[in-house]
Amino acid sequence: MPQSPYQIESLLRGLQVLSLFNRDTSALSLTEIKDAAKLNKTTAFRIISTLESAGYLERNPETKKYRPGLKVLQLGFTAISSLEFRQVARPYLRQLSQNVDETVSLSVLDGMEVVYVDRVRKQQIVGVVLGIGSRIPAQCGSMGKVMLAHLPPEDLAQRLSQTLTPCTPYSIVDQTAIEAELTRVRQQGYALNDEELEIGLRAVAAPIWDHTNHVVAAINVTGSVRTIPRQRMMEELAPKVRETAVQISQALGYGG
Amino acid sequence: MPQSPYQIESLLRGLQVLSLFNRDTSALSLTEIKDAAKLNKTTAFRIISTLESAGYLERNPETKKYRPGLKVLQLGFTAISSLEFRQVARPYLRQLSQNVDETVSLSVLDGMEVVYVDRVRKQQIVGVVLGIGSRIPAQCGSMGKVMLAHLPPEDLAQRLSQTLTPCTPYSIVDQTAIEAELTRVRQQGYALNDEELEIGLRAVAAPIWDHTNHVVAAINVTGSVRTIPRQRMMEELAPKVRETAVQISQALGYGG
DNA sequence: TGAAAGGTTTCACTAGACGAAACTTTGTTT
DNA sequence: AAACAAAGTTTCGTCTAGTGAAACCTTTCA
Repeated sequence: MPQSPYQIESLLRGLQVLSLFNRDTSALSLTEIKDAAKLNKTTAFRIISTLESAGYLERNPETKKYRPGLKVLQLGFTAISSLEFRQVARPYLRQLSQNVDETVSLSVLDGMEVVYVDRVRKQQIVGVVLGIGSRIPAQCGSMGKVMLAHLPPEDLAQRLSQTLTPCTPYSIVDQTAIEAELTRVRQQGYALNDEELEIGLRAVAAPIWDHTNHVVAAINVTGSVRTIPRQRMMEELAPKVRETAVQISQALGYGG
Repeated sequence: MPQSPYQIESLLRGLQVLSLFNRDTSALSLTEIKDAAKLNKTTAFRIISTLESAGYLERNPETKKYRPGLKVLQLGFTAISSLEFRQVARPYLRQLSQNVDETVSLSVLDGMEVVYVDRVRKQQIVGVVLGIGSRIPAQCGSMGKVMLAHLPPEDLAQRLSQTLTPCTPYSIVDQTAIEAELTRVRQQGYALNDEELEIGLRAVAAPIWDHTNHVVAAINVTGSVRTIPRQRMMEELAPKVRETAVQISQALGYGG
């Protein structure tokens, strides 16, 4: 993100503190925040105090640690419901889901995690029941592979440098193998998931491009190995997922 | 929220700008933000610039308006997954869902809206398919009634002063009727929803108390009128929902 | 085409943010 | 129980970052 020449440093520090909280770090003490953000303890104290009084942080009186407050929840809900591509994509997801009679999802990439932002379910429960906000490891999911494949090379290299954990014995986590896989994904324009996230589950994903010709999201069709034999996955679903992804991308202003 | 004597005004202004965005206001121009936040246009420009460079706002190049960015999404996801009572409540929701063989939900109150924060679904699709982050009008839902019933009186009066819209012909929106209903809810310790949110749907809700003896959330059991006859709602479900809510409350440190 | 509105940049001023130091509270060790 | 360490809170002096007016630029509208 390009740095603005008109930035307010205090605000930026406050946002930096908010950004410390994530899935792995749900509560922090004043000292932990000071250390993690490399701030003076008085500065950290003031920032936390301000965030708390605005409802963005709340303090657990027992553990004495801070965690995101309801205000952050509200903002998150607002952001989810206002995501442009989510709104634009919705009808296409429904149409594809009806067309292929499987569950269709939309997600974004956050670090090495896929975050689900929308879902149209087949009228049946399938393996992983994932709601909006759910996360899966990027390397294990079809949408994760698609979004990783379209990262700038240096960004991708950085993310692949960490140790990747498999989700099933079929997960591709070896460095060389995953690079080859992502090359394949770029070339064919879609990614497959053949029981790599969960045994018994298959999926096909394709990238969503926006008007700046960047991949901003991915969609996939997912279902049981019983309803999605390998041949169906590659011959019927892959073309349809790609086509739907292109339609969504064009609706978002993608030119080519 | 009590105001801190150690607040950072710039940070507070930035958070104030972020708070302008909600379900009804998903995009705003610089001028609209300046006006809404009562800020100098240069100050507003700097705040927006800072939020944008940090990923909390993004600008739609076509409409030239700002909306919450991915960073806000990430924070929202973090906040949802880190909600303490959600984590504590989860096993109880599962147990109750299995016990009564219906969908069980957990929610919080945000203004006059119920926001779903967790859900354990019966293995079947039921009427409203609501994911986490979904909102319904408080007056139409059993959980809404429960949380409204336990607001401080002046807070409740303020919220009831606005015009309430019905969701079905059975929704209780008349001022006198809803006050009577909330009194009943306080007395019996649970709320019923008899096709007030959606025709064909029934629900029973009870309040979740925390260690400070405040109602922080509510749970409910919901299902079809076919699987939940009125007698079952009152004789089987209400006691079990109340009992589960008490167990969750006690797990959260509620004393009395 | 010109005016108005919205947005961006510059500049001078000072109020607010900073961090060190001191103090208080809480937790740990002996 | 006492001493010590760590964490958190409050105070104070310094100075720079944040403010808002003014000027300028761009876009929109009549």
